[in-house]
Amino acid sequence: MNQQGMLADALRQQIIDGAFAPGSRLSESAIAEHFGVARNTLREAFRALSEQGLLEHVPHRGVSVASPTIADVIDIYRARRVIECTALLHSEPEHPSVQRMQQAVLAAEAAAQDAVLDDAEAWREVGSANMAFHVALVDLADSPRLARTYRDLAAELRLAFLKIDDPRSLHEPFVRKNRAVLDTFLTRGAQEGAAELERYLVQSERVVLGAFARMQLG
Amino acid sequence: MNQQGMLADALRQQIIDGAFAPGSRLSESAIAEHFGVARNTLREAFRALSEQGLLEHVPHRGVSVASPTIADVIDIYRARRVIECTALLHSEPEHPSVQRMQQAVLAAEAAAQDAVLDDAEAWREVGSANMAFHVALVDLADSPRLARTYRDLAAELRLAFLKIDDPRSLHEPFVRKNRAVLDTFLTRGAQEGAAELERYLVQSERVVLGAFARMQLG
DNA sequence: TCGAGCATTATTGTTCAACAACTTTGTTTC
DNA sequence: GAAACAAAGTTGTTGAACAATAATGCTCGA
Repeated sequence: MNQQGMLADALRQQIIDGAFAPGSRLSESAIAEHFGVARNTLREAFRALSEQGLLEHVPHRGVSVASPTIADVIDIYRARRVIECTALLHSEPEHPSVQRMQQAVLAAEAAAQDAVLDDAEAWREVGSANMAFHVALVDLADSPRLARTYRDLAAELRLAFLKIDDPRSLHEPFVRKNRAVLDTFLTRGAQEGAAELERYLVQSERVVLGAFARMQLG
Repeated sequence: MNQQGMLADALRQQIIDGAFAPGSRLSESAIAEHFGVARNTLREAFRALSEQGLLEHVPHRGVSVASPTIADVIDIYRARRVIECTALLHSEPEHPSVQRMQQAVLAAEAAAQDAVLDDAEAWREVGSANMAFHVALVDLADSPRLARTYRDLAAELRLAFLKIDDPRSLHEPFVRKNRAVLDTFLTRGAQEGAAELERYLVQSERVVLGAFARMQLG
């Protein structure tokens, strides 16, 4: 692959991992030097990440890590409901992706059991497993374009999570809920599974919005 | 706006209008000179359009206009069904976007009446109006992210249309169908409207795939 | 004549340095 | 304390240069 592609991927990972706080500005010269590339090369990578919604670009003010607002969170969940629920509703339990969903649920359950009270790192791992579950779920639709769109949505949502400093409340309740979605889908069919998933998404949105609201008050 | 933003927009329009044939390579130096910008600036615009799926980037072979395959068309329509049908299903007739749908239908009907047998230019105009209808339809969902995704899908689909040299068969039947979707939605509700829309999309996909299949044989 | 291998050419990838355009900051002044 | 202005810093864009890779054309031998 290209240096640019690798650069964009590396930056993407760092941003998602929270190496830069949401909203913080990224200095071109500083980061270019940090990665040992020219400013021009970095700018091309910035451009790609801006298109994905991870960076925000303001003319003559450079790029900053996106910092989702409440409106963004609402929109992201709206799009999630459309994509995820439809994907699950139209799928068969025999789809190979179901196995990946299984594995993700197991991984999340294991990670949640390891995670002690406030080990942020461990809870982040639970979050990753939860996310893997939903990515696999979207893959049920066998649509590269929907999968890509969903990947971008998930990355943005992760930025929203980064703004909240109570990772446990964000991830713990949903380990069980993911399990419920999967089991319902397998035992009672797509229709019921999709309904369960919708409830999941509504609750998850509520938790995030609640945390955001509390943040703005504090 | 930036020179880069304007550049990307201008390029986007030209590509959608068929200024470059799908699949054709875009020489950096030639196009940079044509627009009177430096190669580096152009490359950043290329990067953005590649992210949108309009350009294809192969390392050391530059960018070419995307040339959707049959698999791409199938995927695009899959995504369209998910986004459009869900959007219509959950909307109210009072939504302001309904008016834009009305206008688009009227514009398409007018353009179709003006278009004589094989006036490719006129039929392209019908296609634009048809597209405006569906863009407005997606806006019923009030989701910037879904709207953006849909915009990209529509642009890609236009490239597929460009590969087919019978614009009439591509656009004419659907003027009436759009009208039917809108009327059904308004008189018989969202459920029926969404069902009509689904039929629309299935038929439209069939027409495009048929044309593609015939292309590969000829 | 044909194909394999090789040299040539053209294009893209990346860097660097410079300057223009603009925003932000800091200072002065009233 | 607010407005106006100057200074400093950052981004936007350019042009040239060279490296890395792909496409092309050529030679040579079978």
